[in-house]
Amino acid sequence: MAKTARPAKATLAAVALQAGVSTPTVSKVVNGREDVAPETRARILTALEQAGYKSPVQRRSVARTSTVIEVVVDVLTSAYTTEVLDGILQFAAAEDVEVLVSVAGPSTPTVHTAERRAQRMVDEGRAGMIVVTSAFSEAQMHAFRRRRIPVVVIDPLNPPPADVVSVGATNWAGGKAATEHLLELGHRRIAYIGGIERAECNQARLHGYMAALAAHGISVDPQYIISGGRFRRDSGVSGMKALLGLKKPPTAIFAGSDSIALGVLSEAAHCGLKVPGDISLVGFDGTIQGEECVPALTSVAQPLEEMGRAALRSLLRQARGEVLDSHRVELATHVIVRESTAAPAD
Amino acid sequence: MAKTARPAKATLAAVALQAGVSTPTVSKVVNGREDVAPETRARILTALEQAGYKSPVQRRSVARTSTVIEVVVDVLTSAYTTEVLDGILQFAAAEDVEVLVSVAGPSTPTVHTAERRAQRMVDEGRAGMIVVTSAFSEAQMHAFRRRRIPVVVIDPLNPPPADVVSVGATNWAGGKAATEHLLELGHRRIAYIGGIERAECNQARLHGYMAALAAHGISVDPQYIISGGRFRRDSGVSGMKALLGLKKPPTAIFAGSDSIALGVLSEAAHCGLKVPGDISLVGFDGTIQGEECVPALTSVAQPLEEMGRAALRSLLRQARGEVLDSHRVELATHVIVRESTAAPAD
DNA sequence: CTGAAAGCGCTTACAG
DNA sequence: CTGAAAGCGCTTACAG
Repeated sequence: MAKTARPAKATLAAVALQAGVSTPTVSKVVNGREDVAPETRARILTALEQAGYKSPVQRRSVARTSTVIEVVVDVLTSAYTTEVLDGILQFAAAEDVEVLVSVAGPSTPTVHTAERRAQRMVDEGRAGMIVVTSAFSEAQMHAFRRRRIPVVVIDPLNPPPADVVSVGATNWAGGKAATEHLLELGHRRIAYIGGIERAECNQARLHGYMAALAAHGISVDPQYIISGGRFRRDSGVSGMKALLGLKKPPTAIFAGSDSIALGVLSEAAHCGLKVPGDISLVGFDGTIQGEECVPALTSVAQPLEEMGRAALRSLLRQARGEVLDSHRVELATHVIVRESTAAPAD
Repeated sequence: MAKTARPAKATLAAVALQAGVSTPTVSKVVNGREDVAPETRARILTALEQAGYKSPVQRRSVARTSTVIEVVVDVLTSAYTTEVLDGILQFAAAEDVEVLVSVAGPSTPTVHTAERRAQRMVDEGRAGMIVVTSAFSEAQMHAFRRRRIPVVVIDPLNPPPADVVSVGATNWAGGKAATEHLLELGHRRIAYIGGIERAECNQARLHGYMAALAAHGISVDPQYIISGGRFRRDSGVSGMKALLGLKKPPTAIFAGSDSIALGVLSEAAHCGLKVPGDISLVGFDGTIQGEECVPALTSVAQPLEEMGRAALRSLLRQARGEVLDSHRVELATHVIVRESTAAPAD
């Protein structure tokens, strides 16, 4: 009885007793020394296994009280990133998970850095990684999948490999709703200023915009579709300049992000145009920054914090080895009408 | 001779001998236990330092490939925090240091959570902690000092213990410069809307403002000094409301932060007041948010990213056991004149 | 608050 | 190759 019961403590002495040898001999096996008879070694290895023995070093890394995940963002100083990250950190605190944050920068990381990062994650026993809006390629993702490191991406620039979980919002529906809001106010000449052109979320917003116009029998004017290049303020400034240079400028603008909208707002002010008196403006993201500016921005709100939480929730499930029901989590967007939209002037 | 020579091995027993105490007592100090007399503790700490003693856990973390530090912020969704954090992360990436970020929340953490956090830091072999604008009390700081964990605070709310390194900006000089800029434009009725009243940086800005007024022979009107309570937008909204309710409202406002200034801007717009036509406005921080709003904010710029870098630089020096020349790093502020200030109307 | 004593888990040196 | 013995570095429990 006593012999088959698992010992209370997996010590060298307990294992020695179990294997019918002395403590020093077990010590030698654990430390990989040569001078042990093959059969003795085999018996000891079995006993070690059965007792679940961990060397002091191993114990430390198992005793690790904390779960650590990594979060990679492309830029930190954006209201979008900050709010997503805030959602992740809130949920992490509640789950007693620690979060390592790093900024990837806008440039595409090399495969080599991805390999290094993935290997370090394994070495340090990290539970997984959340990638926010970053440009990891298929090859780089492979570095993580090969090591079975759970990964979740939020609003990826490149479509992620099929087996990587991604979290986003209903961008197409949001783009459609924003445009419909402007159509209902009576606007017919509506422009779209986008962010990163190839980004999935940008494409979806653009196509939602086009769908709304089509549904109202309005043909899409290609001059009204501006590719800003980035989701940041300067895209709004340059986009607005381009639109105001047209023979027939639009009476309303749908911006692909609140940051872009802020650039539009600034350029409008510098041209002496009132928002919404002279031109209506809808943003995207529903960030605090858009809420706090003057005039307060009508915007398509994404549940940014909830997206962060959902990403972490999915990551922790993967880390626990649970089977996931879905590889794409899409949260609802909704239009928040504030001060920057009104009926057209004429 | 033998007594002063550095022992071959930095063991507890060796340290005990050096400090003239028993091994168990040294063990207590190393493990952060309370029940050791202050003078005994001090003597032991010196001996530990001199012997270069590492606990088993620390020994292991020396072998560790990565250096991990922790950063605690009070709120994440503020341009101030984000820019400081960005500075930390940039420098960390360059130094191959990993950064664990957590949000403390506005409420004062308990001593118990500080103890837990400090113990975990030791267990996990973390190199140190940077605290951004958080309200750690003397008792909580003690949890870290007792375990010899390097700590650097940025713009602390409570004055930090004398031996904790703090990083900040020349707040007094900045407050003075902001006020002088308004005085030079011809303003005489200048108000100050502050943030967290007891915060050192707030006090310094306020006294800089008062010093500038005094130097121009203008008596300070207590009605013009508003305590917003927080460095956030709503303080600006409520502060502006209070000022506009006065018999003689000010012609210029110096806000204790850009966020507060944004609230002032919004409230001014809602009251039909033009900035800077009807009222001039200066912010503090020099955040991107203040740069991007309409009108672009005149502001006292703090080198936020540089403050983050300086904090990490000092932390890493402490972690390497280097002796620090200064326990207070103060970086220069400067006024950036943009669109929100002009000569008074009359 | 301190430390003598006992003990824990492991390793080392060496006799057989 | 094996293990009794000694020892190391640290911690725990507790008497004073």
